[in-house]
Amino acid sequence: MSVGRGRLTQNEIARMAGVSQTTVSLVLNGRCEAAWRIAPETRERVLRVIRETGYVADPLARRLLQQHNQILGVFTYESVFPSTSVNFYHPFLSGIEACAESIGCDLLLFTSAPVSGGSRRIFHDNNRIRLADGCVLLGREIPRDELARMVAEDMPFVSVGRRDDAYLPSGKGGPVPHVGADYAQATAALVRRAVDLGHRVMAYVGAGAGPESAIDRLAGFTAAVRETGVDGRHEPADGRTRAELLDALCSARVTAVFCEELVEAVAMAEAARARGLSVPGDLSLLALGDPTEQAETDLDFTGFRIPREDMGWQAIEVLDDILHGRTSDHQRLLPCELVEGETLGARGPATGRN
Amino acid sequence: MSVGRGRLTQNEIARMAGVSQTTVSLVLNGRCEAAWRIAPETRERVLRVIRETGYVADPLARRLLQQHNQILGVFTYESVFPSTSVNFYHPFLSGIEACAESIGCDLLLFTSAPVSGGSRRIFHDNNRIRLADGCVLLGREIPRDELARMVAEDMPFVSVGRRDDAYLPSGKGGPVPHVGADYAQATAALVRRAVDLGHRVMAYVGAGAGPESAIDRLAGFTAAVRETGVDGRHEPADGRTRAELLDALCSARVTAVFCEELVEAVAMAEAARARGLSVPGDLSLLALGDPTEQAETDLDFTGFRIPREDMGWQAIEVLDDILHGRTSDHQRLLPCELVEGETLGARGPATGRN
DNA sequence: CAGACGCAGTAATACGAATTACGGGCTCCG
DNA sequence: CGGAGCCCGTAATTCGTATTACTGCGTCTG
Repeated sequence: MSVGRGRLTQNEIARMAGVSQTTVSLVLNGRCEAAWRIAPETRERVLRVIRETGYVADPLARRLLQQHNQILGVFTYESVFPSTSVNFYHPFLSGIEACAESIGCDLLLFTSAPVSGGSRRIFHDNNRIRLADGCVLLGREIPRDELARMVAEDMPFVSVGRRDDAYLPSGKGGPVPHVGADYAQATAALVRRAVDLGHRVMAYVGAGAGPESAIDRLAGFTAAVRETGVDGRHEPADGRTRAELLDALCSARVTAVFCEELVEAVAMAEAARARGLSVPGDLSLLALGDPTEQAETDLDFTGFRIPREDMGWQAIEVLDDILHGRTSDHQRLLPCELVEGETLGARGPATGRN
Repeated sequence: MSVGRGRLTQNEIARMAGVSQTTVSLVLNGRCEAAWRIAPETRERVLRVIRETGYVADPLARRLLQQHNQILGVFTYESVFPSTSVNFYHPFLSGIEACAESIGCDLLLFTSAPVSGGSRRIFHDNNRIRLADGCVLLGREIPRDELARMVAEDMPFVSVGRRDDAYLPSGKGGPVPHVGADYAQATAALVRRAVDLGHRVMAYVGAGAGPESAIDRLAGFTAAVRETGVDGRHEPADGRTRAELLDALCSARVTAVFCEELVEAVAMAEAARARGLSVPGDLSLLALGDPTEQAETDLDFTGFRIPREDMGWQAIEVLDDILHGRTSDHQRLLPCELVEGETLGARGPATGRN
């Protein structure tokens, strides 16, 4: 019945029941005010035909008029189900799915978006975002202009992960609704913990730039370092071998290294081991967040966990709020859970508060 | 632009460009035969307005006429992204997503289907399957009547996992398109392997009934046992404690146990250990397929791996064939990869061929 | 010079369901 | 007995796009 002319339509049902299409529509979803106008006998006749044929209304035609169809889009700037490695996005989707189910919505995964210039784009010709009532955006980095355009065009959406305000060249745009992880707080908490354990010279290894998540980590590091009055340096880790980087850190007497990515932490541990340094005996290593790429290691890194599932859930909550015009907080930062690993050790005599 | 009256429509574009809606439509997607009718100058004018406004055609209205919209549905009879445990479905989705991306289709996850009587149902009032051009069905067990109805209604679909033919009480229905794992062959291969290693008395533990996957495993077991002429019994494992079951197996001198589920195998290993039996020294254990539920174990079970990702990919391939009227094989069984674990040991003097 | 034909575009219609406006038949009341 | 009011339902319209049929105008041809 789905393809071709043989489709089962309301008109068809009407013909079978000997009534008009309007009547069928009313019987199906007329609210009390309108439905009581149909005689019970007619109503039964229509319902019987519907039961017999198993007719269900075409969601498309319905949406065309109603402007909403209980479908939420999910746009990912990377592959949602990568075959390689542990999947960073899976927990987000888990939360998204659970919440969508709880509010009775279907999920549309935009897998068709073509990859251009390394990343996908929402706004390509023939895109289908408008099929959804609103959508959720996933990705480490999302082009600013796309976000701005979403805001400017009043397309209901929520970003998973904090995003800065976005504006188009024309000046249109504004704040971006998001549900993010509070990287700054989590990183700062780790710094304070290291200080408590006696560390006085520490370094942040990683770009600390680009995606908001990286910026926030570095910001949290910088703030906490200033607050506690210890020495904290930023090592971009670009264009140098890991050994060179380690050289620099050692000669600066750094005792705790905060790695932006888990892979970075793993590589540092490897380099330290190669040089005969023990972790955390000689050097403490901290990993700022869950692994985004596969990394082979048997070390249990100290760091924090991103509340990915909860972020997914709340993103849908916010989206639902937006769609229903509820003005709750549309920018949320969720606390991360600190992970007491084995790569952060005590340092020097002072183990008490700074 | 998405909600409310301010929507950008072809009519709007037409007004701005000073032409008719028809012209806009023709410029946008008139194929050569029709498009050459538009003067280049007019065409440019329309295109400019489209570029400036960023207009994209509403996929809904388009689909209403064209009968297809590059959306494939995914219906799961269990939660797709369960928060607990390893996710059995994840690899299927991985393959599905990859193939969908390769053919330029979006994926619609029917998360809104209400759970009634323990499992979801496709055909509930207000379902949205019809929004998709076709769909993929996932689940260990899928109600026969739902399958039959899909067939009867000519709704293009493919089941992931082998399915028997399905008929409605009315007699409508027929063969069910599917891409399954060849459980029978894989199980038979394991039996032959055990025979090669000297085993002469073996047992199949599990229902061996219900879902096709269970039926096929038992069928493969039974066939291989008959073929090789060894002793093979079926232990349904219901209503008995694991210890009682082990008693029965021991007194029957069973040396190799084929477990339908990994959890079952883990439990058996536990029971054997409790009784002082070594695996595989005293008893060989085989797990027939990947874990569908979380199971804590450090044993590396002998068994086979289901080509889940490939199944997902090929399911979409078949669906695409169906949608385009290509009559390839719509029922496929994919071979499983044998896993050389550590729970199948040699038995007795004869290690050569039977 | 009438009719055929090409050009460049438009009016009309269809898709399937929801909604608004209307209409025929009946009863009740003044 | 005429019209107000109700009952039960239908015709018409709407959503946004694609397609088909058509139209006015100029040009070419027999």
